[in-house]
Amino acid sequence: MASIREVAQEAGVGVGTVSRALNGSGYVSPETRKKIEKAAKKLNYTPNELARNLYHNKTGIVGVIVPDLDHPFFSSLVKYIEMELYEQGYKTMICNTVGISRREQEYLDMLERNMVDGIITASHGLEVEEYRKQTKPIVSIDRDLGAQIPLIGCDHAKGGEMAAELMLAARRKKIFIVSGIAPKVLANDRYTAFRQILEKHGVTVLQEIMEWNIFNWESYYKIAEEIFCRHPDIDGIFSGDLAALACLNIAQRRGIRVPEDMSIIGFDAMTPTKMVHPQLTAVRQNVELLAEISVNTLLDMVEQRKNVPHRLILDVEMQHGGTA
Amino acid sequence: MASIREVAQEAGVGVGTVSRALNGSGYVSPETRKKIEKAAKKLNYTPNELARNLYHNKTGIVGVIVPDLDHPFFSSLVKYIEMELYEQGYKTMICNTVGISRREQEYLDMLERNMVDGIITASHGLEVEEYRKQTKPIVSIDRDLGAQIPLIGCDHAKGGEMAAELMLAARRKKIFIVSGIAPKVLANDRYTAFRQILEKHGVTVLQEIMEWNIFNWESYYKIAEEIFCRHPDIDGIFSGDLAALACLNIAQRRGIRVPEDMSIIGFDAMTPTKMVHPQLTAVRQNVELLAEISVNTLLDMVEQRKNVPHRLILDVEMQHGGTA
DNA sequence: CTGTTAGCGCATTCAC
DNA sequence: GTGAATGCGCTAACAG
Repeated sequence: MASIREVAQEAGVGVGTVSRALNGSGYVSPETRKKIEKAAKKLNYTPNELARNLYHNKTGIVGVIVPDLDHPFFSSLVKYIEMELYEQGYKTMICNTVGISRREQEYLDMLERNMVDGIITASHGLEVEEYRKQTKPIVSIDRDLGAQIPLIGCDHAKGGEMAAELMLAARRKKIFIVSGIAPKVLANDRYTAFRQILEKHGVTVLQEIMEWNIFNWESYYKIAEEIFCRHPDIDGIFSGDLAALACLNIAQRRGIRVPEDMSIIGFDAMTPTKMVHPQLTAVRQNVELLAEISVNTLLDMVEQRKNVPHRLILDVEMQHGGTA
Repeated sequence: MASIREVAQEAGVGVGTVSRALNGSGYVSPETRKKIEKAAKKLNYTPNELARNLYHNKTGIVGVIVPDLDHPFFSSLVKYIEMELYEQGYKTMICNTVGISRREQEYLDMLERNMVDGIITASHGLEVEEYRKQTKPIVSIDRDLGAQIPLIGCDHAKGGEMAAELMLAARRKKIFIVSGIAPKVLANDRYTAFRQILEKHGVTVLQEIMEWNIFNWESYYKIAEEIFCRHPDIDGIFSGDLAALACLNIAQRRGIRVPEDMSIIGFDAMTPTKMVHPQLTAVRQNVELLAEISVNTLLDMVEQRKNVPHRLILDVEMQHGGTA
């Protein structure tokens, strides 16, 4: 509540001196420094960030846009992003779009308004053009937003290949892919690669397209049920963690033995895959590294430290559970 | 980038008029309004929130402090808090303390510095005294921080009683509680109530105290394993969702039949409890309502709308899965 | 109805 | 070394 002026008055000096003393910028004699510190303590002075921000035209806040915070992958991603941003002295503002692109747009506007210094987006509801309009720092996770916006993601294609290998090894013949679909999203590559390898070996690959960016358990469950109903003869599932877990649950409920009669492979390998029995076999993304690199890339742009890479693809590995 | 002054110049009017025209405050003739709007569009004007914030001494940002974002309860809580804050025109800044109370303190300081208009805290690492020092709007979830700070939480005691009833109905004789422990936290009540009822009926209740605010799956899993090792004769488990899920997993791995030979009851009933087979029986907290009420209580304080309740306890219900 | 002015609180010149 | 003055961009009060 106390302003810098009050402190200056209390200490009997000018505001400039107080500013320098408290920020350690410029020279201040030890004695006046003492006086100032005493005055500051007495008045319980705390600098007003708002004024500082206005002067520097910078808030130290980074916006993080995700489609659903209550999804293991994104909650983990945001957690690590926040931790890394914190390490670097930044704060995290979150935007949970819940599939509403208007909300995504609104956060882009906040960039314009200087409320945030940069944005990391892992949501893909908005048109690419809207992002391209922006001139301020943006980093995209898993979706190509054009040459101006760095793209960080994992090697989905390799993940799809690894999953396909497991399916081949288990001699599966009719496999279902459950996936969303969106333009320019890296996640598409895993299904493409997966399908390509398997079809080359004469395996039937069917696909169920889900609504994009809808992530609640009930819908996964319902879709899984439908698949098992309509195609009682499938012997393999490849999909994101949650859909895979839903399928596993239905299989167990129906008395289908996994992995004896069916292989189920997830993608992401987040914590819930370890909660089930048997634990889910799944391709693991290195979320922690993904977060770290995204943050550092963005901050390189914010602080204009250096040229940033346009595209960075991280390695994936297989989490060998008991379902494939 | 363009300032209000430039717009004023372009439109050939004063800055005050531009401000009024664009904010819809005060009178502006239709013609000048037109001119201003044209100028604003031409210069691609966007108001600078920082300056606005300084003037109003308000940011429209609320800080949310949680111990671990990557925990189903907290990620869900933050999701709904963010959604409600968004509805009310506020932004969400998150702080993931990961059990480090220094970080909790730092966000309290941000309150002092006017970076956030208020705080909702669901983390319990910091001394209650630190919170009491604050004069700005704070709402606490699940922990009593003194008379000045509204407390919102669920009826943990009732949840404990409901769980106890299920244990009695199944005629369990030796039950394990797995829990953290912290002062003044509502969650303690569920174990107290649970234990009280069961001991009155001659049931043995043992308790394993975990480190507080540590939420990773591996530690739950390890503790669950230890318990089953040391006490092969237990026939009941009551704990938070994750510890319960870890116990269920170990039980299945060891060939213990659930619920025939053992009852396992969780607390929170978040999504992962539905992923396992059989689905976990658990006490459900109404996270959505918890979030909504927390936000509205906080904003009542921020906007000084009215006196806020000191303490609000929400009802719980039992999610009947297949483990009790 | 509109232009001018005075701050919001701070950081940084530039004289002294 | 230090204080006074200037401005960051905006809003609200006031005079016209």
